[in-house]
Amino acid sequence: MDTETKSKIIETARKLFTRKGYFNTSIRDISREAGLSIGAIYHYFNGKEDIAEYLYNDTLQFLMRNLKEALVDEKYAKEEFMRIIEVFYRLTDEFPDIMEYALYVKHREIMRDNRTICSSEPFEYIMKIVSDAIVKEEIRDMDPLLATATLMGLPIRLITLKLDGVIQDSLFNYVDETFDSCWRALRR
Amino acid sequence: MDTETKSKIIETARKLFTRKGYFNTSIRDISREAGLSIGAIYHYFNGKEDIAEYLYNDTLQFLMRNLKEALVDEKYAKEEFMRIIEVFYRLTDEFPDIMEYALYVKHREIMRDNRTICSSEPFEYIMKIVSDAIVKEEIRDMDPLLATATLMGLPIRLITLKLDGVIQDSLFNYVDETFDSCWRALRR
DNA sequence: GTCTATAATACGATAGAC
DNA sequence: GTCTATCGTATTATAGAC
Repeated sequence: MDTETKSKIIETARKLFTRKGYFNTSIRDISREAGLSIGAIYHYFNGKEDIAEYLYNDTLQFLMRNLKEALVDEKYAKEEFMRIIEVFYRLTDEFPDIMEYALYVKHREIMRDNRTICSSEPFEYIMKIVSDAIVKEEIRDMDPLLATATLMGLPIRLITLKLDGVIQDSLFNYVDETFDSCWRALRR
Repeated sequence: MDTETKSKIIETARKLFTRKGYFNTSIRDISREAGLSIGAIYHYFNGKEDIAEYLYNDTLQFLMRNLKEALVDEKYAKEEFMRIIEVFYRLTDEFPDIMEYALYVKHREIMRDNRTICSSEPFEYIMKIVSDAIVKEEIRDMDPLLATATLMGLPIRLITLKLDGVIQDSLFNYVDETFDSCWRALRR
């Protein structure tokens, strides 16, 4: 198992799926862009759907790993929220392909029996943090789902604007103002 | 020109493009679902891409018409923001297919030389309202783009959750709380 | 204006050589 | 492990009958 070849296939697929969409990307496109033959791709994956499933899990794990790393040692909601915004903005700057894949690609179209992004692990993880903050009275009392959407709505919107090219400069310039807006909406 | 037939094609295409994606929907799918022949469809449109372009413009016009109607007679930012949230939530309840199409379908994948949703007419219209509110000092001073994202981030996030089935009940139950969060973030 | 039939092409997947 | 050749199918779009 040549992991480098497999990785090359995955990263090429991520780029093409994000740029052109899953159904508009053919196995031939991936083989051409990756400089590999169709046979090589079928050696590592059972088909296009298999690539998409691997990519989906890979993306979720990537987000969870970065999210957990960012929140190590943080105890208070205020700092946790700041770290969450920071890590999402940093990832958007550094790995726009991955973030675009996570936000845009409609995984339900591709895979059967698939959870929505919103019931996926990263979303539940953040909602748990927000719920705890409500219980500990670090933010005002509100529906946990609404509170989570209040925290993530603005950052996700800005990430979308960045990925769409409406925002040109680094999202890191927006961390403080984003947090400020979110915190005004959530604080007691 | 039988406008009823044309309308049938458009609404079927909207439903299928939204549910299965543009590239995964064939002309045959549309003809089957609409109860029309392929020939009939090609009589009204020059092809799949032409349908998508018509649909795109139709959706933008629909949003603009409803947005303008909702804002008739409103003078103050606070009321305008409330009306904007209300109308988006009502449209999501009443026309989920249209809202899903507006939010989800990646039009850039489909049409060449196409503006992003964010530089489209409804977005610019809302940004103008927000900019005016800043000038009139009805909300605090901040970057207009960030202020617009602060206003729309949470509503768009909730609409996404509703369309994904995470939220089951009517979005109208969330109007007051949504506005409350947005206003806390924007008020002086 | 609506239909069926079909042409031309592209697709996912497989087979088998090396 | 990587390649080329190819099969069967589905696609967009067109032609021409009614």
